[in-house]
Amino acid sequence: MATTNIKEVAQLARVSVGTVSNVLNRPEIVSPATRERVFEAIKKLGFVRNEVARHLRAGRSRTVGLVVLDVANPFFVDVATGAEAVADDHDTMVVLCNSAGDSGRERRHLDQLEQQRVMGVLITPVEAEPPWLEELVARGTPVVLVDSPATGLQCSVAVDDRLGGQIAGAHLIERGHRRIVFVGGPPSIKQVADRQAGVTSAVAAAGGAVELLTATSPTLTVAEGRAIGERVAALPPSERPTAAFCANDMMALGFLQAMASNGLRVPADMAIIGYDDIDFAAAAAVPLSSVRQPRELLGRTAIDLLLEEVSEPEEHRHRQVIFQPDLVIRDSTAPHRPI
Amino acid sequence: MATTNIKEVAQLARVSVGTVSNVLNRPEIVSPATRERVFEAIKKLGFVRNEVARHLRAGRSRTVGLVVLDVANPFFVDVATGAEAVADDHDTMVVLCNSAGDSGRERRHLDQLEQQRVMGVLITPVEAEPPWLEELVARGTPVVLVDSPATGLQCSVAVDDRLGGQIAGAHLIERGHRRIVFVGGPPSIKQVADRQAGVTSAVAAAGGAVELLTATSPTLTVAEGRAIGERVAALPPSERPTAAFCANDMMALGFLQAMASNGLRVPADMAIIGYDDIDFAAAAAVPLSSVRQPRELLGRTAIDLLLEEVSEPEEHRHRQVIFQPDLVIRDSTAPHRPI
DNA sequence: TGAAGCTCTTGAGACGATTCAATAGTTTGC
DNA sequence: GCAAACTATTGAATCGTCTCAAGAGCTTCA
Repeated sequence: MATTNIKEVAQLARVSVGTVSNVLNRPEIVSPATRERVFEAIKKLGFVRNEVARHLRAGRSRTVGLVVLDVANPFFVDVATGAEAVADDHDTMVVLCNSAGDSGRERRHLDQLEQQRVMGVLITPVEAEPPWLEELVARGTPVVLVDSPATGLQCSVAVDDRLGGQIAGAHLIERGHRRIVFVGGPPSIKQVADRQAGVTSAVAAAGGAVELLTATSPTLTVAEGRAIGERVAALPPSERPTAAFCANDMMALGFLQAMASNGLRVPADMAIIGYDDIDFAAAAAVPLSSVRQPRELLGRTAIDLLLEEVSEPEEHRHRQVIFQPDLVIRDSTAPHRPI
Repeated sequence: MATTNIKEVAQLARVSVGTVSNVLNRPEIVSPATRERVFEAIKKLGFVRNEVARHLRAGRSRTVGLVVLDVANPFFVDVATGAEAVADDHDTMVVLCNSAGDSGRERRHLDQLEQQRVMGVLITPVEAEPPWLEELVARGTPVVLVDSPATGLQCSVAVDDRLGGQIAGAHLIERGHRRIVFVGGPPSIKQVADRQAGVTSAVAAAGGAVELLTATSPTLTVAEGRAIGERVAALPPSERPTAAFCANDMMALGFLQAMASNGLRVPADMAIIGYDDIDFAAAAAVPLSSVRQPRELLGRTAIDLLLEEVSEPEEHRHRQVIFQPDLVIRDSTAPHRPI
């Protein structure tokens, strides 16, 4: 409404708009007296700079879009927190968008971000090889893939999910389990496919002694984990696996609830290991073993790469940063049979 | 870089920029033949509308800022999810900002949002009577307070926290507890103060038979809950309360962990009730009793009020919407002594 | 005294879209 | 056959800021 602009400030301070702009952007080149008058006018009018106009002129805004698969998953919240911490130090804003694992929503968010001419996009894509990626970059929006290794054309930060799956699988096998279920989402999600490949290789390494079942769901939520847990609990004890490796901690928490509500003890009747090591994993009904990812570091590194690409487009070389996951052992995989 | 603009499209389609704009905004007034030519040009050039320029002209953007106290708290994520669902239907974007309970960060986020000329701001303020509120509104940015009753000058959505505290207190007293600790944050946070006032009144209603202790912390996090839990667990059994009412579920989860690590049984040695009823409460080590708030509904209602205010500034009357909380009883407050 | 070299300030021209009055071209009605 | 009415398109002004060449006013020094 009553938004005052630079012109009114100029009028009140009896200077030109150019001078007001100088006071705002390079105060040192304006004489102290004038500067003071302008500051007073700004204060009196309650003038607030219009970023929209600034950025129209500048061509790009100081905003970064962060598109995640699921805001309800604390893993992504932590990634966002890391990114925001770095952004804060660079006078940059992070806009958090939730694709909720839906390509349509993802596409709409990207369109909006591109229309806003954001400085760049950090994204955990719904699909492994997103078709829009190349075009978006070609039109001038830098992209950093998060928690998803790039095909080489872009920057990316990721954790070695295959190794993570292998670690989890090896841990369960070492604990004496011979019948393991992988509780995952759709293999179209790269992370899920990799974690599955990892556990599969661990099982293969055991040389035929271990059996691996698979249960998948469209999304990686607590509710889906619970649903799969119900199905698994309903199996006759002879067919039921003795351990579950869940594609993330959300599913593991749901799976755990299903065990409890069906009277199955964890880890005695069913050992469970999750993935991500979100803070809630340690506080679960049975503290969850998990595969830890450096969550905040992922976010920090992603935005670092983006800022580097934006500030030095010439020297910048796309890089794929890979972190190592860690095994965190808690009660949910405590030994239950003497080996 | 190579961002094409409306002028290039016009050139390629051999029409004026005005016509391209018309195709984009009121295609029905353009002849089919011309329209087709323009669409082809748009496609060929990969033209993406520049929202920044649009909004400069329009004066305001279709973006709403949502400033929350703690993104790590799933309560706020759910509020955000509700708000975003409504925003989606109105071609509006929600920018999620985290004040992390810090006035400085809050201020910076608000400055940025105001500079961006957002349509409006939804905020759970750090302080009860934020000094910036009046000025922000006076300068033309509508504000809706979330989970915090307005002083009457603005719209707000909130849950009756006093009632919630009372319900929680009454429940614990009814379960036979005579020594209760309120585990809260700083009373400068309105919600905390109200919940405390509620439990205090419930205790008062019991007529001197019940004792209420208080432990406060600067923030309402899992870590703080754990820290307070450690202190409480260290008390000699004779002085130790038998029940805890935590200002939110995050603290309750931390408190619960401290009990477990100190060998205290929940609810036998210590009953616990939280607040918010986040999804993780049901999945905790001991499923948590809690006071449920209509989380998504808060978000939906808040943005509804904002959109109404923006679209019909004349007819709009500021309203304070208050929801009722519900008691959710789970194992953490199961009866431990026959009454 | 006048040229040269300062320091400040100015004002016009972007940036990319929208909007609207004006116009050109077509059809209708009498 | 000509005015009126309508349709489709144009072009210029506008939003609020930044940038930069140009100018104004002052000091310095030969």
